[in-house]
Amino acid sequence: MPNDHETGFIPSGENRPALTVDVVIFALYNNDLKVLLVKRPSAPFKDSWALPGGFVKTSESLEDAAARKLAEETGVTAVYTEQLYTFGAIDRDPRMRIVTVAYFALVPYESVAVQITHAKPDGSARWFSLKDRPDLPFDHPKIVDYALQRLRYKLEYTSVGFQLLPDEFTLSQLQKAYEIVLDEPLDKRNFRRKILAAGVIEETGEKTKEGEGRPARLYKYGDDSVAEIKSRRLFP
Amino acid sequence: MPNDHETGFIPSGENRPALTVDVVIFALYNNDLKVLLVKRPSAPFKDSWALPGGFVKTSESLEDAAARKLAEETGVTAVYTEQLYTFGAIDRDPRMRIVTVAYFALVPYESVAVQITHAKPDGSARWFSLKDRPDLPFDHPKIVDYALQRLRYKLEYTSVGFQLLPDEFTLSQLQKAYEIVLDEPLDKRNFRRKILAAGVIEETGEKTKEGEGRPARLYKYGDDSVAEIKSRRLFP
DNA sequence: TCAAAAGTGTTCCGAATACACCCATGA
DNA sequence: TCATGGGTGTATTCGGAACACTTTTGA
Repeated sequence: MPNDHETGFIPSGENRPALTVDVVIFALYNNDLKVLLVKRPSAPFKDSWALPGGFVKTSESLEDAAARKLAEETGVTAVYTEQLYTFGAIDRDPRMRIVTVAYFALVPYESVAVQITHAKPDGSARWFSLKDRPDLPFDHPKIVDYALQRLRYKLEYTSVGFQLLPDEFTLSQLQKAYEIVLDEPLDKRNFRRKILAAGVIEETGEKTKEGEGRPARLYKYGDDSVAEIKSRRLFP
Repeated sequence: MPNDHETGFIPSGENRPALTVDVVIFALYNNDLKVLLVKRPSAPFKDSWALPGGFVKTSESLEDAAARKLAEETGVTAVYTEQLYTFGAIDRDPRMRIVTVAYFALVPYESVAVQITHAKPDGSARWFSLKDRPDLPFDHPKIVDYALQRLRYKLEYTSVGFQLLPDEFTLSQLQKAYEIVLDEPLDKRNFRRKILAAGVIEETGEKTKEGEGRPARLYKYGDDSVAEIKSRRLFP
């Protein structure tokens, strides 16, 4: 017996699940991994902190929708964004059937903080520590947990960690970023050897000017840095 | 400025993308990796071979929708199924905006072949070799490619390969399955050592009765076999 | 007794790990 | 001159890869 799709039947209007995107936006600040949450201005869960998200327009792709939400909340564009998973439990939203495509994004804190403060002086968007996050509505806790798991996984197997730092950074900063996200200390010499062996960052030739101690070399990541290091995991 | 989601505005009817699931169903047969395709009975791409798929009902979860399509096409239930990716380019379907959540499934060929022949004697569903597949409509080629990539990845890093075999199997059959999917020969002794070290299969105590040569021990996979071997990849 | 497939250990090599001291700068 | 963080090499261990012969059965 042919089914709906095969017969060309298309369910219309209210017989379709609605479709949203939610974005888990990570940044590093103050030696801590932060996630960006927004305050819900309306029911359900009015005034709860929740993941930024919204309905997908028929005129935009999923990636565009995620990038739009990211830009609306942070003002930044062209940061690392990756589809996470699509959540579609029938009761995940009390209003109606809503399926959400979750994305996660990595942004350099410095490029976002000011814009949030300026664009949202009402405090409707805020960074929260992952270790001290508020109760989240819907299935957002599950989404955040999954995003964190994926971030750690990506960090171990790929070069994606650079995306949390400014354009130029020192190896110590990079190591610190990895340590914060993975929540474990790393050996300095081994870290440097592996990161440099991966060949995805290059010296700028500059050194840090300020700060105590010996000035550090500055590095930047190449254009191919978004590409994954499929061949071997960076940190086992 | 608050956006749609935040103000509680819900787009209705035709302003929502439609939502489908598509399932890439893999099986092994005749020393080859096969994918199940169905013949489209209606426009667009009438009579083309395409991935089994259909609209998500508002009363079923995404997993349920995928399982339903799988059961409709193969008659089997409770096989390994995993969400692959969600494809949402705006022009991926010429009719209208349709977002599809792709799944991939691994089925033991023996448990499906008869059911297809009986349930679909019109030949509207068929196994195709991945090396000799017909041109597919929509973005289905991309979906199949991605599913194959993910299957290979999963096979290297997890124990999921058992799902392509019948309940009881020999180590040689298992190795053959891995070799077919990965498309490369594997060392017998290393394969056995690693598979057994993973601890996810156990001897049944039985041996094969028929066939040439020395009878082989039969193995089955434990209840936890669906769980991933996160700790270490099986085959580098 | 032969063909055909099952079963079994060891060596080698490369990568990951653990580990401690000197260097450059500003206060 | 000292406090602070930057920068460097080696020995050991462990896991992956390569590799060939014996065993069991049916014909």
